[in-house]
Amino acid sequence: MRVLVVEDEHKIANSIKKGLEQESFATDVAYDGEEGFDLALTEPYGVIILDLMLPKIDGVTICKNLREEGIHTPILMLTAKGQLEDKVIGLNSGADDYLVKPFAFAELLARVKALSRRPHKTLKSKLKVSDLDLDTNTFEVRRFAKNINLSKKEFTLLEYMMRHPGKILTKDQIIQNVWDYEADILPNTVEVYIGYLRKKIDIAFPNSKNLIQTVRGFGYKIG
Amino acid sequence: MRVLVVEDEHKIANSIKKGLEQESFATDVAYDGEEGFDLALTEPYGVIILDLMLPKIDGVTICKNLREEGIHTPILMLTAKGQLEDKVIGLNSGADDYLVKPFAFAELLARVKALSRRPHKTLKSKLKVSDLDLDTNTFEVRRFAKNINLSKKEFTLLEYMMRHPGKILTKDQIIQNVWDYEADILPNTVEVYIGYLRKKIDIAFPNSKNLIQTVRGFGYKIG
DNA sequence: CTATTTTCTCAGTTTATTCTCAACAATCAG
DNA sequence: CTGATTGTTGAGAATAAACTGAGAAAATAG
Repeated sequence: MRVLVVEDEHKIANSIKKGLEQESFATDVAYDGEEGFDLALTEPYGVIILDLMLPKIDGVTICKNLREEGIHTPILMLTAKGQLEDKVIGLNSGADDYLVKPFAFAELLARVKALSRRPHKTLKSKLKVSDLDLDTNTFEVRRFAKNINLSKKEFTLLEYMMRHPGKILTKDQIIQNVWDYEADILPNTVEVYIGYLRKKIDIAFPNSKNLIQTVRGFGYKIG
Repeated sequence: MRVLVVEDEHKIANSIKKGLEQESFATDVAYDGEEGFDLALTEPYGVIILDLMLPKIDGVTICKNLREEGIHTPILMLTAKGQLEDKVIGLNSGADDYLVKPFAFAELLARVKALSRRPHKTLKSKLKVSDLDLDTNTFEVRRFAKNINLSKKEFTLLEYMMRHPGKILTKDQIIQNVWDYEADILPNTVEVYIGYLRKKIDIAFPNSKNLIQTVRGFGYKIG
């Protein structure tokens, strides 16, 4: 599945590219509207991620022109915070979904996957690892029947880990997926949050198997 | 494929040049920003490796000016450890990738190769030699179905060897590719790590063929 | 606006890995 | 066989990674 990212802020564009390639999407980047439009016209993409504000041609115009050219590739529009009207414009112009900056990568990934309509990889809302349950709809976390209270960040981190059970996740990956791309987070912060989670889901249940494991030199894994 | 290295520390620059030429990249070196900028403007390179801190003109300025001159050669930025903001500056200035010093040569090579095959040739992540499997995404190593736990260094060494199956690798080559250029490593250290690997992947599987072989007087090979 | 919770960093401690040393084993040349 | 050279290995010191308590700063609730 090929994905095109049209985004002039190099930092964001490269961060998206890196993340998507880790998920094995072949990702092209265009840094201005003209280049993006040309690529979208000539290459067969599964999803196009399009920033609204772009040099040379803006996102809405690209979107409209692509539709007029008969290109119906799903488009995910990125809009800056506070520009709520933009979102209306975006969807009217033929985009399929929008995302407000700044966003965590996991959120972008969920939408790209949804748009790319890969049936086996639809995002589940109820996650289970061993006897630990997490529901992304109700934000409830339980071990056995017992409720666990997590803060927002703790919840996002646990959700990210539970979506990749058994897989080693590096601190860099965790930072990229759980925090905004704007955040400049130290690896130690991940360590601290892993500590918080452990207190609540492992240490609080001393009779059960520890779910969060350190893999020294590489990262952490759950399950 | 021609590569330009702009780096004022001669030791690093020459080490990179030597390594790249072994991989048959024709490599030019510039020891200050001015010389580097001139070369980049006039010669057709496939990749430019650019240090951030340079005499005369710094890396970010070079990068920006090259882009303004319409030169879109992929740029790999080298930044010193701890300068986290630099990484942001680097990517905002138009660089395509960055690498934090000190780095192992294999890592630099992987990125140069990735950039030189733009768009989008990714390094193979699943390596196999005989019945030994290594996955650089999940960091898993298996022989048959059995999981093998390696430390970071052991993993890097095994990955390096498995990327060159059947080839004799000298201790010097191993040191250059598996350790940072800063590290001053004795050949004996390689011998010790080969010993560690053998314990885990050969001695632990006495019914299988030994994969790591000593070639007395030359080096080691796998497979 | 104040109180409370959450987020994030810092610095000190603990723990595992990395690397060297030195004694020993294997190989080779004569 | 003997001595020189090269490779192997156990022990332990040096180094790096991970954990944790304390607290400042930011966000949220009351």
